[in-house]
Amino acid sequence: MSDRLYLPDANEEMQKLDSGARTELSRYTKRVVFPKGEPLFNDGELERYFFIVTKGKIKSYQLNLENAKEQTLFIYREGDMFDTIVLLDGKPHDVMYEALEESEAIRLPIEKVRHLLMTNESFNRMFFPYLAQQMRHMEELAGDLSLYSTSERLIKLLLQNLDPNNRLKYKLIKGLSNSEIAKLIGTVRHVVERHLKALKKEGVVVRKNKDVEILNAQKLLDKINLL
Amino acid sequence: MSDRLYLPDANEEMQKLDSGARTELSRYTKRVVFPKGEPLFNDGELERYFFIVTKGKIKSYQLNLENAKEQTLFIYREGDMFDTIVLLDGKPHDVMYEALEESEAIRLPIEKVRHLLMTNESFNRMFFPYLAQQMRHMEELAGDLSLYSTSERLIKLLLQNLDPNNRLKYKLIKGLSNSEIAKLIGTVRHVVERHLKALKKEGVVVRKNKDVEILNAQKLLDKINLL
DNA sequence: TCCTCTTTGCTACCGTAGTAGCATTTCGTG
DNA sequence: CACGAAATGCTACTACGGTAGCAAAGAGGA
Repeated sequence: MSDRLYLPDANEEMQKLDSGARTELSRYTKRVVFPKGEPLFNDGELERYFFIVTKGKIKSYQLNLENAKEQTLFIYREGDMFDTIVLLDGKPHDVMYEALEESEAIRLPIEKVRHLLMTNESFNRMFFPYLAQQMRHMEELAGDLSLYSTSERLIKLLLQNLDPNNRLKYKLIKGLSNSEIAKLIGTVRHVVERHLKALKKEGVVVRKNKDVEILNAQKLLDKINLL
Repeated sequence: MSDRLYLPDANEEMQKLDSGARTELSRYTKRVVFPKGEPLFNDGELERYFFIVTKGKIKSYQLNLENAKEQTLFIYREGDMFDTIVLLDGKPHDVMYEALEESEAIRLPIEKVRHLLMTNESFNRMFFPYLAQQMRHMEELAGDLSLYSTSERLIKLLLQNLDPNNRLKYKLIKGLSNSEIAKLIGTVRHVVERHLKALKKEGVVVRKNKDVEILNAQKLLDKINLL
């Protein structure tokens, strides 16, 4: 059981670590809890520690100081790790972190993880594909923001939310406010509601106790393809 | 000299590889030339080979098939490497490549590089910070597209173009058409020209034989800060 | 040098998606 | 259960940025 606590089920890749690496990791482990809504890591904690999420939702985001607009870059859930960029180059990373709901993570000294990364092949076999996943996600975000309209991005998110093969987006918007959905797709609350209103009118989606429920996924798919 | 050809000066990190790794690399090396304008890698070449640019400019980009809009994701120059995502997870990568000018690269069997990545500490000491740089770039692109207006993004690009500390953007737009600049900042040619026209009128920039020359960098900086 | 293709420059138009402000409903907590 | 805060919903306005089409200038190749 205690082993399970340190090596989350969700990231089954983690289980592939050899026992040496697992022991090495668990020695310096500490469980941390992040209360909902509070900004994380105002000090240099991210330069000293590496985190693996075990429960909840934690987002990283950028902020425009002029108009207070936010762009969510990543929502970390069970099995996700951060900050991978700092892990790789050790330089400060100018993003904000915030827990979207009560969340938990295990905290590791970042130089220990960096040591694993440099020397432990089994760790790398798990870690490299995960890194690639994060890079693909960021690339998709940039492409979507540039190439698709807000309504297309919203529909895409709703569809990905239904897709069990999409580890990063599946069931992601459950419990998120329209405002958070907006930040995720690079727009503002109002625009999300405008599009949702239209979709409701068409009977494609319906609001069911704080969550968006899709009634007609095929119709959504059609919209993406012909739009 | 032959050594220099394989290990480009621009990426001085590359020189830190131990001699074993360098020998290993050079054994399977082949120089390749990419003519300007032609699309690269229609077959699965990216899954088999890894490239290190030695000369020129090669871009990766996404394409919206509906309206033919393009978003440039990355411009690879001397010392840059691709495709790092495929290197990490071996999965197909849905982006297009095109040489913006006559370019050259060295080509390595990707599984050889992957082997280095798994086992060679000196390679990793060079490679990890480079990976982080690519990730930071993508993150910045996504944030900029979402949080800043097209004119702000253009001004930012012009300023970064002057900054010798910015390895990825310094002297980047030299020789690029307005259309390519537009794809870089996520808009269309016409909008770039509209903003450039305004800047010219204010006497901040001037067009000098196909390139944008900045006359008053301070004024540009002011615009970013108060806008 | 001439010819062609690419790039630049401009006018006009339009729609999406931001801004603002307020009313209503829901949620969370004491 | 009651209260305050957060989230949702709506109307109205505005403008930025994207679309279209064409003319002029520049670059590159024959």
